[in-house]
Amino acid sequence: MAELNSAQTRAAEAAGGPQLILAGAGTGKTRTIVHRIGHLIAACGVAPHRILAVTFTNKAAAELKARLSLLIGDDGGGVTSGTFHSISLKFLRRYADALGYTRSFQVVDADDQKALVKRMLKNRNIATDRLHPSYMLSWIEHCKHAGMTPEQAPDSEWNGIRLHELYAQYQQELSQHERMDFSDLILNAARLMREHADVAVALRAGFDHVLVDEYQDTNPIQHEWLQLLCGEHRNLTVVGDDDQSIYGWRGADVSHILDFELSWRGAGIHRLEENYRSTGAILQLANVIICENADRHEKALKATREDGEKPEWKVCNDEYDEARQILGRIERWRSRGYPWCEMAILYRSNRQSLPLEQLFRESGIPYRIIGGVGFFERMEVKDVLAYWALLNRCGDVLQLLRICNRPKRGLGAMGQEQLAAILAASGMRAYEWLDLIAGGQAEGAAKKLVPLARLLVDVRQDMEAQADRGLNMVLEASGYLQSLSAMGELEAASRIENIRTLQDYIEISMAQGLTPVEFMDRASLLQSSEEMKGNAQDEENAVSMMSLHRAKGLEFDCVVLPGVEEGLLPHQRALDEGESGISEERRLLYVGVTRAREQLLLTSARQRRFFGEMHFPLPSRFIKKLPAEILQQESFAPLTIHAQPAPGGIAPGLQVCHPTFGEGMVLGMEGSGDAMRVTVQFRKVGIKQLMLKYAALQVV
DNA sequence: GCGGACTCTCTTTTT
DNA sequence: GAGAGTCCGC
Repeated sequence: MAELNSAQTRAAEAAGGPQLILAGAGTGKTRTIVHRIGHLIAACGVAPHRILAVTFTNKAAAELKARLSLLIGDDGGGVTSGTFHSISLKFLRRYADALGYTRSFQVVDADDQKALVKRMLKNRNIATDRLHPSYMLSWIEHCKHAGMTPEQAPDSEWNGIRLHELYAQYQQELSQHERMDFSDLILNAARLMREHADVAVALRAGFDHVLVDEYQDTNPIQHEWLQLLCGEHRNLTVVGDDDQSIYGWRGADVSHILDFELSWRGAGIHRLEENYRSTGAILQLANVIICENADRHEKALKATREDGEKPEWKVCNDEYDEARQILGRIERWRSRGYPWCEMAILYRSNRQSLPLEQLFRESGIPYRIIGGVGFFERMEVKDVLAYWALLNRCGDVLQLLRICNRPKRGLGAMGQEQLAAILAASGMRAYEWLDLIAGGQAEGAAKKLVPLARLLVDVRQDMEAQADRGLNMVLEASGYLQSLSAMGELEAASRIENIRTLQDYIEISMAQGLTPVEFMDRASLLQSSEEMKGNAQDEENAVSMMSLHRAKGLEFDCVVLPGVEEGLLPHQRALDEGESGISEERRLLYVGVTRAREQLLLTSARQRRFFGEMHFPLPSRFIKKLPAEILQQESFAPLTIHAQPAPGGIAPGLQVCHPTFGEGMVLGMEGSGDAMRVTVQFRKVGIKQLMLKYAALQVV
C-alpha cells in the first residue's frame, strides 16, 4: 500500500458492503481498484475466482488482470473479469434455456441488426420516411436499456405505427434465428435473475465481491443487473467520475453514480481528487471547461505536477490545413524528444481521420488508427467467420445465407429466398442440412450448394484435428479467395491480410483450447483487431488516432483535439437535443483535455467539407470565451479561401455591409445554394444569422 | 441471375 | 463523396 496516497488507501482497504469511489481523471483509479482487489485477496482471504471485476472494454479487463498479476502474482489471473456483455453471455450460455432460447444461440452485430429491421419494415410496407429503421432500432434499444421486454414496453405510436408490436416482431425474428443482439445479452441475463429464482441463487452464489469500473456509464438495466447479483451480500464497489459520463446515447444515466447512496444505503464514499497525470495548466483548462456544467458533483481536480506549458488553440483554414498544422506540431514535439507513441489525435467523429491519414501517409510519420470500421464488421472477416463456423458445425442459417452466393453460385435474390424456405422447412441446423445435401439429395436452389456441402464434409474428414488449417482449404477450393481478387489488387490485398490476421487469431484461440462456439462468442464480443492482440506489451511506435469515446481511460504525453467547432464539438446532433446533449459534449471535451500529460493543442477550421458540401463553422462555445492565460490562442492568420466564395464574394473574415444592420464581419457560413446562411457580427446590432439569398450583403 | 450505370441517402459516439 | 439500393439490358 506504500504506493497509494491516503484517500486511495482508504478506498482500497474499505470494509465490505457498498462502496462508491469518485475518482476524477488521472487520480489513480485503476491503481486503486487493483489494490482493492489485492487487499481482498491477500488481507481478507477472499478466493480470487470469487471476485468479479466488471470493466468497460475487453482490453481494460485484460489490463486489470495483468496489473493484478504484477501486484499479487499468479493469483491475480484467477479473478473473473470482463464487460457486462461478456459476463452476461457466460451466464446465458449456461441458463439461456430457462428463457426459451437454445444455449447455442449466436450474437448479431450492428450491421445484421440494422439489416433485419430494414427487412422487417420493408416486408410490412412501411416506408423509411414514415418510420426510419434507425429510429425503430433506437426505440427498441431504449426499451432494452430501460430493462423492458416487448410486453413491458409502453404502447407507443409513431405515424400510426405501433412500435411495441414491431419490437415484439423483431424479438421473434431474432429468436427464430437463435440470435440475441448486444442489448439482449444484458437484458436477458438480468431476466434470468429477475424471473428465475433458482438461477438467481446459482448466479449469486458465484461471487462474493463485485467491482465495477466506469460506473458513470451504466444504464438502468445494468443497474438492475448489479442489484440482482449483489443485492444479498451487498459487496459492491463502484468506481467512476460523473464528469466523464459520455454514453448517454447508449442509455447511460449519470444519476446512478450521483444517487448511489440512495440505491445502496450506508454506502462508503471515497473521493480521489489529486491528479497525478497532467500539468497544472492543462488541469486548469479542464476545470474551467467542466465547471460550466450544472448537473454534477461540485469538485475540482487538484494538480500535483508543475504548471507546464499552456494549452494552445489554433484556428486553421480547412480540414487539410488543420491536418498540416497538426503534422507540424507533432514533428516539433518529436524533435523535443517525445516518442511517436506518446502522441494522440482524438476527434469527435471517425470521419475526421481521413485528411490526417492522407497527410501522415505522405509524410511517412507512423500512425495507427484505433476504431473506425471495426475489424469484425468487415465484409471479408464476417464471410470467413461464417465459413469457419459452418466448417466447425456451429454455423447458423444467417451465416449460410451470408456466404451461399459468395463466390457466385448462381443464387440471386429469388434463389436465396427459396433456400431460406427450404432451410426453415427442414427444421435442421444449417450445418446439419449441409451434411445432408452433401449426399446429393437436393432440389431447386439447394442443388447449387451441393459442391460447397461436399467440400466442407471432405475437408472436415481430411483435417479432423486441425480445423483451423482446413479453413484455408475451404477458402481456396470454394473459390472465395479467388472472388476477392476480382475487386482489384490493392483492395484484395488488404482484405486477404485481414483474413490472415483472423486465421492467426483462430489458431491462437484453438491453441488455448477454446471450442468453436467459445471462439465465436469471443469474436462477436470483440470489435477491433487491436483487442485481438490482447495486451501485447509492444505498443507500436506510432501516433495514435481515435475517437474521443475510445480515448476514455487512456493517457498520452501530447494530445491534439481537432475540430473544436460548433457542429462537431458540440456535435450538431447534440445541439438538436438541447441542454443535456450539450452537457455531454462538454464532458467529451473534458475527457479529451484530461488525456494529456504535458502538451495539448486544440484546433478548429474556418471551413470544413461535410459530405461533399462546404460548411463554415463557428468556434466551439466551450472554448470561445476562454482568456489567453488559460488557453493561448494563436493570432488569426490571413484567411485563404480554397473553395469558391459564396455568391457576392462573401466569405468568413470579410467586412460586409447590410442595408439596415450596417457594417460587420462575416463569422461563419453554412448550408449551400439558396439555403446558405451567414453569421455576421455587426458593429451596432451584434451577431445575426441571415439567409444569404435575401440579405443583400455587400463586401466592403 | 448478373453486371453496369444510375440515383438516392446519409453521416456520432460502441459493447 | 461514399455506399447502398434500383433499374435495365443481356
